[in-house]
Amino acid sequence: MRLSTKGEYASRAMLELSLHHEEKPLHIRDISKAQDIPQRFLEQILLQLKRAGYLRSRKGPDGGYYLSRPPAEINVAEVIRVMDGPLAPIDCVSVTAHEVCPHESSCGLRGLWKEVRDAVAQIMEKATFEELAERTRAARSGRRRGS
Amino acid sequence: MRLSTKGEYASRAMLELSLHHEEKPLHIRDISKAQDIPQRFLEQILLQLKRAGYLRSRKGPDGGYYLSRPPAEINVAEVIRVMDGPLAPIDCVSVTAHEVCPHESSCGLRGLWKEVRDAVAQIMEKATFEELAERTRAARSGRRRGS
DNA sequence: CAATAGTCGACTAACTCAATCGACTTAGTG
DNA sequence: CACTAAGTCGATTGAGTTAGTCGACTATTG
Ligand code: FES
Ligand code: FES
Repeated sequence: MRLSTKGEYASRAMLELSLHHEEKPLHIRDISKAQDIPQRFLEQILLQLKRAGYLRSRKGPDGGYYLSRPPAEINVAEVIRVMDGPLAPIDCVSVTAHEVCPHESSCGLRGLWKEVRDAVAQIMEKATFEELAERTRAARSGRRRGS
Repeated sequence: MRLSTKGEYASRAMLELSLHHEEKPLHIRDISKAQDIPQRFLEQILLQLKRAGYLRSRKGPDGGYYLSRPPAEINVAEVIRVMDGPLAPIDCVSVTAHEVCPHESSCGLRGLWKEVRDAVAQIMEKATFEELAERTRAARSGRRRGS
């Protein structure tokens, strides 16, 4: 039940971009440093997110990436799906594949996998980057106060 | 967020064994046929489950595998953990690993991953093989009636 | 035009996964 | 006791995926 590094990096990058939303575009190098992601790899990831319509970019000096929609309108599930494909733990409960299992119609496990998929989807869909950014900011200032 | 084939096969095999609990030991060949799992691969899986204490086996003719505890006392989470390791989608929320992420203490994502892990764990832990076998039997007889 | 920054496709090394094999051990049958 | 049916175990393979790299290119700014 692991999430790929790509999915993780993508989420972290999107979070970073959300934190700086409405400022100047952020360039790859800075995201890479802030989140400790290999720059060349991050490049690919951002490109993929751009193609999927979540990011826009500007070339040249002072260029960089920025969100194409406000963070409140983007949730984690979408991002993960772009990077890793369907959230379903197994093909027989995926919307795009299934029909692989032998006794599919009478298999007691199928309902369980479905539950898992739905739970995961529900949690990730309700998590917007707006909210995550907010939580992050709160944690940072709380920490500063606390220490 | 995929489950490995090994995890899937292991669950299916355990389900099959639960369906025939209290009968003669089931041999690998039969499980393999019933669930359409490559026999040689299944061998490894059963062995691993045996080492983890969920199965016992008897050699010789009329040998085979059987559950070491009643199906009601085994849940899916345990089995998956044996085959695939921790359920956590990412290391920073796993009990046995973590501390990889850069701003772990102030990262808004961490809470989310935790939610996911807990949800998945909860669903899989409450699913015992007793119940799954029951559902399977119900589906089979229901189907027979229905068609 | 020089410098900076994103774009794109190809590439690779490492690793994991699914599966296979061969040789061995144990248990029951006659 | 020999034979045979079954599980045991470690090693190995081949395919595929993943994480990460590279080089050449294009667009923008000053
Ligand atoms: S139907 Fe897919 S595991 Fe049973
Ligand atoms: S702490 Fe692990 S993703 Fe942020």
